Amino acid sequence: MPTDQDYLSQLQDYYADHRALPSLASLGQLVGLRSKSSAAALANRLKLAGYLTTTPDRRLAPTEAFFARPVVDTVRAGLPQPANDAGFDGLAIDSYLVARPSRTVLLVVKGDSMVEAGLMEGDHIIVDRAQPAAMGDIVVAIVDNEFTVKYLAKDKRGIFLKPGNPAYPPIRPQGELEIYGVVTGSFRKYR
Amino acid sequence: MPTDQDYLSQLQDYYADHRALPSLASLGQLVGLRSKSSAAALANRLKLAGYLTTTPDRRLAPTEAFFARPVVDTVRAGLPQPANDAGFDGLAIDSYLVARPSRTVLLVVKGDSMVEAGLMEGDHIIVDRAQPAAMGDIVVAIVDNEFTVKYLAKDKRGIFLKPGNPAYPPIRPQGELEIYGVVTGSFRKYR
DNA sequence: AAGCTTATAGAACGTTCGTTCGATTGCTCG
DNA sequence: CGAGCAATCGAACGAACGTTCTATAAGCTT
Repeated sequence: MPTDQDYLSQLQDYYADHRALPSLASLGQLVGLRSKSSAAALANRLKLAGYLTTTPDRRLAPTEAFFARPVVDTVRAGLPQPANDAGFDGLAIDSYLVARPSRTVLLVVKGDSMVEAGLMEGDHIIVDRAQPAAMGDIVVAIVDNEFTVKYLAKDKRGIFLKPGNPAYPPIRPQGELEIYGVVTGSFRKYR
Repeated sequence: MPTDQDYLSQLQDYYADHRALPSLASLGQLVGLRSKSSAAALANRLKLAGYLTTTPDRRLAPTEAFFARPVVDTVRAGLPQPANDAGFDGLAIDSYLVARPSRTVLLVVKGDSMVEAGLMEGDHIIVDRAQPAAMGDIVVAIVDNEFTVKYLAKDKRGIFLKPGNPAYPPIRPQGELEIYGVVTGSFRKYR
């Protein structure tokens, strides 16, 4: 007899295929329940368990937990890795990194002026164009018609751009400092 | 007058909020179209453009392109830069980072032993458990029952783990070196 | 200005949705 | 065996769905 976990796995597979959840009728058909009310009961159980929600128009929608994958701890646990991996859904990364897609832009890092912040040449940074910048944030500013990624800093002489690398000097804007956006994340691919 | 790109942005934000797409009626209300047929026409245009599909039960579903974020060039182009403009390269973060979902696991970096590789404490790394490790790769190995992230290296004395930080010594395995997986990417969130 | 094209509105349609409720099934335990 | 219970079924319901069609409004062309 299948458990709710099994059903959840099937739903996750369905989501991986279609990037959407089925209707209750289709859900029933998918997991082998013949009546819609049974499917509704299942959906309610999964809602209770925190895997599903409903959208404003009462459709099923996954929650964060629906995508959650075991983030393995650094210290190995006694047991071997839980094998219930129904498959990692990359979307978790997407929604983790990007809060407002329409205001988000990607940029590729040039140079090593932010190595202290862990930003290396070729890294992709996630830039939120709408978020207001605060002191200490990593920002994308426009200097001499070029994008530059630096810390936003302030001292008695005013606001300036501080590189995350002692080999580079701070940049003090002539007039107004034009900030393109705030860096909210970064990612990188090896190989 | 809003373009289809504007509408797409609104849909992307809706998806970021609910992890599902709205019905045609809700879509119309969302973007300010008063009739369902207009919303249907919009949906068809976005389908034609490759951003949307339909599930087996005729619901709207996003495609791969739907998740792509624009990548802007480091050098600012002459024109002011709209956040969402066709013609820029798009990149879907998740599928870029995760090639084989079912064999991929996330890990959180502890310590600073790989700073040279741009891996800082708290970063998430993407680990492919199935990929064979080659020399020079960043690997997750199991040493003293703990996960450790290091370069895989080899010299005349044999295979060893090389930290990306001169403050740490190389690790030479007693017997067999147990490799958990290969690091294929990493990501990090600021703030 | 008139005529044409395109986009949107609005209404009608049969279908499918999610919900509800009583009937039925299958299992447990005395 | 048979009563009790929980899960599932199956049918019914109004609401909402996506589709289709025609009418209206807005833009262009000439």
